[in-house]
Amino acid sequence: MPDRPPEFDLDSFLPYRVNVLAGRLSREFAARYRDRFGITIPEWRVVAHLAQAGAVSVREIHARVDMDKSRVSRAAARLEAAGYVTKRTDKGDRRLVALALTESGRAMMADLAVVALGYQDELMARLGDGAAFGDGIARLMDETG
Amino acid sequence: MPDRPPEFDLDSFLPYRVNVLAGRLSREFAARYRDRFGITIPEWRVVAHLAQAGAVSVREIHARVDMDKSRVSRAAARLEAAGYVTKRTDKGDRRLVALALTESGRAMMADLAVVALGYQDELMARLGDGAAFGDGIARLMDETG
DNA sequence: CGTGGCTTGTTGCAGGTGCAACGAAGCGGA
DNA sequence: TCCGCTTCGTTGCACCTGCAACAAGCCACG
Repeated sequence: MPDRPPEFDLDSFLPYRVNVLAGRLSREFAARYRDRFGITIPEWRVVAHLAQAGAVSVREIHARVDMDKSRVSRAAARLEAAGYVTKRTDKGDRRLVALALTESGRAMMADLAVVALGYQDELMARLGDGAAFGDGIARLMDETG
Repeated sequence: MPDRPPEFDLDSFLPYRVNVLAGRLSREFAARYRDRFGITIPEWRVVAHLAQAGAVSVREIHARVDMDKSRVSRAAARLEAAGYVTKRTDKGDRRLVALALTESGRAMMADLAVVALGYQDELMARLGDGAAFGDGIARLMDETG
């Protein structure tokens, strides 16, 4: 058998596996809140970050949450239309937009946090050793390998 | 402090972390072949599966590779247009399409396999213990957990 | 046969996405 | 002050995506 390509198995290819897993976790988690609140994943990320960070610019979210700035911008627009978020221009630097949760947004996030933490617990139970897996993620994120 | 919502930290939320990681690995890997071959991730998945499985229907790929059937169908169409794949109707069941790699497709996959295995090695080096991480993925996939 | 119900793959549609280009706003040196 | 350079957020564009609807084909039961 002359120079056959090295055997390659998609199912054991790490980027593929991580992607499939990511899709499943997202769908599984989204199923738990979509019906109740009708928001999408990017919107959920924005809300979750706002709950932690208070009033924040688009740029800040873009940097911290691994989303393109246009994605953040549009998610914020949808959230504003839904009444979960306010957008006002920053007093100091008028290029900036200060995003903040409305009362309605905070209420939603309070419910969402419960759902999220419950789901997290469930995942940890599946995992057995959550810390080791988290370590692995951190290692893979570090591109300097 | 009356019934404050439980503290929630997006950065330690597993679905979020896995999704960010998945995006990075995909982009990082895609960067290694896009310039050379000009194919997208869904196309790559189809080619990789065809290399393992020989002639296969859209349905089969849809089931095995966690892609919507329309996504498979369109990826296959693009691959056919690019000359990497042939589509002929199955002799026995004329509803089925038999997808198969062309010579050109096999040649591309031979190169891709080398790139992919190299990347896999690199990731394993980052990880240290690859088996443990793989275990974690498997556990999280198991929804009965 | 034949006819109703299923499966398979494609396609229309509405919407989301990344990227690049853009206008508005700040900043700093002459 | 003026002017070039940068940063911020939005938007146009081309593309991809999931979902549902669909035609074509198969099958089983009467």
